[in-house]
Amino acid sequence: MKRVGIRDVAQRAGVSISTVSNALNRPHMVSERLVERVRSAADQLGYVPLQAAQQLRAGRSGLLGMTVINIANPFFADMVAGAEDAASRAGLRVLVGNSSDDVAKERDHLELFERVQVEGALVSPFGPLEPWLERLRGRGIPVVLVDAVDDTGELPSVSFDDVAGGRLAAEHLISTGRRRLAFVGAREEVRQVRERLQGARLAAAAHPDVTVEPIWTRRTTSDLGRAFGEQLAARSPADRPDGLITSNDHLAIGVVHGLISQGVRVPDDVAVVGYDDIEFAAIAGVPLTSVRQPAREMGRTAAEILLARIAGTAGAELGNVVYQPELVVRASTAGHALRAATHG
Amino acid sequence: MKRVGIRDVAQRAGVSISTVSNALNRPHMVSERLVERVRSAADQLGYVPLQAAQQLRAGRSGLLGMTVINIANPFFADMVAGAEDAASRAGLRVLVGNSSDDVAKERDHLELFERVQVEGALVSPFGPLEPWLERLRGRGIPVVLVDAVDDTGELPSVSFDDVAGGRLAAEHLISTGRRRLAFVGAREEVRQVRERLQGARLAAAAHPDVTVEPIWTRRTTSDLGRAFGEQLAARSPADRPDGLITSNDHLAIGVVHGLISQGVRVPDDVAVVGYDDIEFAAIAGVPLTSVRQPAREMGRTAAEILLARIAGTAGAELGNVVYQPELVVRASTAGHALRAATHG
DNA sequence: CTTCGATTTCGAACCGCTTCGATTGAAGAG
DNA sequence: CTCTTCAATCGAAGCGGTTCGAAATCGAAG
Repeated sequence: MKRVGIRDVAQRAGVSISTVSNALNRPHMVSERLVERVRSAADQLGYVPLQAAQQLRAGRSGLLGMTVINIANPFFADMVAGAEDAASRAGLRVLVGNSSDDVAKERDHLELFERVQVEGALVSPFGPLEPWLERLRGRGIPVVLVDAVDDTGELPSVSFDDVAGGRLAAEHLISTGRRRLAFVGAREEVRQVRERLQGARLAAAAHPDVTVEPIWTRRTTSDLGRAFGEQLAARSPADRPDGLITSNDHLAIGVVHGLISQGVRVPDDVAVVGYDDIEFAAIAGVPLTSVRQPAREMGRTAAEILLARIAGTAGAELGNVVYQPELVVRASTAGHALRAATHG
Repeated sequence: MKRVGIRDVAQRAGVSISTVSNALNRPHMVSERLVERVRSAADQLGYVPLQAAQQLRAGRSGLLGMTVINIANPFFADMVAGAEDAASRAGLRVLVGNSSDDVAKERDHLELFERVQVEGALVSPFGPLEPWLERLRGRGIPVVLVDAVDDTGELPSVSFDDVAGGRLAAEHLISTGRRRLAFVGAREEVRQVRERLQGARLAAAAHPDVTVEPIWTRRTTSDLGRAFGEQLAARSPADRPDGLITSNDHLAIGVVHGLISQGVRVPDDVAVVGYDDIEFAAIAGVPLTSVRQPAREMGRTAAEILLARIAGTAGAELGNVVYQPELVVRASTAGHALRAATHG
């Protein structure tokens, strides 16, 4: 019932505590005979060293911290998986904090990271975090931003070119003949969203007859998307956008469903572009054209930069990595899909 | 750059280390004046106690461990959220280990739980884990199974009546006129899957003219589902099942897509029932009839039982909670939906 | 002005492990 | 046979907190 400690192993093997530690962690310092004996004693007792004690002594935790906005979103789930890959290769574990779109939770996680003394943090920020990040830095905990860039340029980051993503989506719609575009997203405050809109406007600027109407929803669930789609269907055709850029696939799939349920045809009446290219985009009722972000690679790269920072080597030159978007064209915009694809 | 420790706070406040500790953790033992002084010193320095040191001394970590089969599946994501709710109410954090359908990873997490000395574990088992669970028990770490039951009856559990789920799905199909049912799932070894099949067979047994054909896929992704749907479409109509029960919604949505893409009508030619009622079930191309499991409640309840076990109180009577299924009828089986719903 | 008890503060041990310097013993050199 | 050298093993310090019992302080009662 009691925990098996290093003492128990030492006693069983008939050696001192320090010899057990050496045999297990630095076998070259101990005679083969004893290494063997200690190992078997440890196995028999099922000894597992207590991480807290190791950490206390070593001053390091073997942990990376990572916060993500919403783990239920496959984009972030993949990002985490990528980071875990890179970390485990370096023998570190990743402590994942899921903010669930909640600023308080996000800060909570950052504090936890400090308490457990993570060796570095990957942060995909949701709310404004400058003071917290500054503090981590003050504590000597390196931080790498993921899917975000630092305005002050102090923090390295791995991000995605959202302006290009928005532009790519808009250009695709324009090239398939759409003229009255709308951009549907939640929260103008979120940088990613702002930039995509900006990209869309940039693309529109090249065509005097193209307009971009921004529309804000409260959140980006498929339910809200559906409600919005129905609402949109109620507008008169002349007043209705004929091309939609949405801020993620959940929202987009909902919108498409809402439109169709009210008899609006997709893509004939309204073309829709999503964002993230999640698993369901390909098999939605109307397969969804979507902007693909290389989530897994982003997570992996971010972790690698962080690890380099931690090691103190080669940190500087890996400052800010920006990934480029890729448009996956499917039926929801299929009008002149092939022609568009070669354009983009 | 250096960590702020309790010593730094003590020095700044001009008191001893132990007084700082007392002022922070047991303020009633210290004069108000000093509590104030210590607090402000701690704030100014940004002192955060090191969790490893606290844990080492206290012998407890303030952590619950939880393993899930696949966090990307909303069913498990919700389960985790429920458990976190209950745990945080008790002041504990949840360390989540995502197995990603990988037995080795799952065991890894269990070992981590031992190393960090979690106070209890919620385990949603994927592979065979008896020896590991036995070991945790031997270490005095209480375990509660989630979405599983212990054959030996030693471990408390919160599960879902999968036999009833399978039966409910099959009865619904039968009552809408289907006769050649098929059950599509991955891995017969997984208990949940076996039981759902068993439930389906039970329902079929009441109707001499109804058959249930089990079909095994390698995994349950929508991609495989789609491939399988296309394959099914290639069968001659007479040879093809007219009612499908799938082991989750991802698979089901893929199958529906595959069928339709080959000109097979859903639900007219083949009706499909999914499992989990995920967000996309409602807005799939053909909205999906699905068996709903109360994931969040299950997670919450499991955590509550675990907490009771940890506290040593009231553990026994909360042995095995079994949740009942609910069928959400949508278009993918809509034939005689209303009549069926009143039946079931 | 003592004395005593209550209250507040402090010193030191301890949690489990790693690591450094010291000790032991055996082997080789003189 | 003694002295040195080196490898193998051990003892003890210390990581950063918490907590227990001792010490100090203070006020009130004698």
